[in-house]
Amino acid sequence: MGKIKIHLIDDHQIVIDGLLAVLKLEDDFEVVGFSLNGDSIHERLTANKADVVIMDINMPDVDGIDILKDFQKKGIPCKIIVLSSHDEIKLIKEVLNLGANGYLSKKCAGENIAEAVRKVYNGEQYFCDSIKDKMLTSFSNTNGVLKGDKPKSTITKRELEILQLVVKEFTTKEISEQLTISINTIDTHRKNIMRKLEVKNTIGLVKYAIKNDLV
Amino acid sequence: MGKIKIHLIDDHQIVIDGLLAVLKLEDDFEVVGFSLNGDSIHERLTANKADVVIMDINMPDVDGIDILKDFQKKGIPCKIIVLSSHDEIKLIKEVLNLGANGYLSKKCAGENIAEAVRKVYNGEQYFCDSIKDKMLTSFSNTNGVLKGDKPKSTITKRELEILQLVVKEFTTKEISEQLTISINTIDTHRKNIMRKLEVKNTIGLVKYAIKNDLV
DNA sequence: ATAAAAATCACTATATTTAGTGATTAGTAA
DNA sequence: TTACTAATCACTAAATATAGTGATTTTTAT
Repeated sequence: MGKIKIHLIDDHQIVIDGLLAVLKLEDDFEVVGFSLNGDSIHERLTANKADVVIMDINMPDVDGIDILKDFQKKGIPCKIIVLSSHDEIKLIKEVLNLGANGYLSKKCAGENIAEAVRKVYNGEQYFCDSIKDKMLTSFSNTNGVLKGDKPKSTITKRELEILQLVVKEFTTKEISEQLTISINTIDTHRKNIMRKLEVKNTIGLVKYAIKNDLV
Repeated sequence: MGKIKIHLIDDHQIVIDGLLAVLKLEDDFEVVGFSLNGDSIHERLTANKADVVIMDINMPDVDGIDILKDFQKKGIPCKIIVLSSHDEIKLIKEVLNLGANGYLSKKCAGENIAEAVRKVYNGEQYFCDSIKDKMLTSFSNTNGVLKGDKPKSTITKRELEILQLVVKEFTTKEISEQLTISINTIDTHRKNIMRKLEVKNTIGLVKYAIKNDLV
């Protein structure tokens, strides 16, 4: 019979186990596989003919965004539900643009998952309430243009990379050696990061990074 | 009959739901409550007579460490299993010193939880394999002395004062003006603080101060 | 196709931090 | 009393970080 086939992606075995247990409560669901890392996910998904993918986006080793990009490039026939610890409107918008069909905060209840699975399986989108709130607020605040919710301009991926190395106590010279680019470039990046985050020196940088969990 | 009473602490509802489902598989377990935040946890634990607490240590809103400190101050009759996304030996040692009886990485399987619960309930300690590895490595690297903690020499009152000003992003010159003493003195203090805390630069200073709640 | 953003590099100049060494004075604990 | 620590200051030298300006190339989005 026509059970909805689900594939799970999360680097925490314990979360996988939890999801398995929660999803097993639904008779019309069948978990056909799970991945603890990014290895050949696309191949496995097509092999086990999954209808819905539930994936964590916040994984230290694998970048969930990269997985989504890969999906988009190769194309996949299944629906995607993103699970995330973070509720930033910017991230939400990004994953939606990358083809996600639903977005669940980890703060949501387990029962919401079943609802989300059924919705996206039927071609609808699904967002849990807290996410909906965020989106609506952001929407009304910006005349319909979803934008980032941080007052400070967002730093780029490269800038984040450099910020993280700074916090790891590497000097500008050391960073330039690690990335094999010029000291001047790192210097410029540091200046731009400081301007964007509105801090006056490295100390402010470190405090910002720690406070915003960028490390 | 004598079921093991369990209380869960995690800021993600979905993790709570997963744990509930996993723990329900064991006949001798009973989940008597859960907390999504740090509110009156101690009161609730004593009220529902929990035997074992399973708590996430990495919560953005509530600091798991603070909860443990609170437990230690007030005293609790139940065993504590810490769930963590991070495997740093330093964190492990810290939570053990704060009274935890078990430590599970989120990368561990759900079945390990049941084993952990039974072990700590019987007064034993429990660590999942990846954590054990980390501990053993750390142990053998240091001739039996777990390091990475703070056997660092204590800084003096004056040094603390200066450290706090440094973290507030004042320069050495500015600090010397505020305290009306010579720049050279502040300089010497900074050097001594760095030596004592075993950090190589201001960044390490800031990280130490934040981590150890000196600010 | 085109405009905007991101990433790259250079040059100058100044400010600040780090490293090493040494020294004096005041308080404190054995 | 003596030894120790804390707090103070000085000098030199080198390494790093900050500030300002300007520019080129690559990537991304419209």
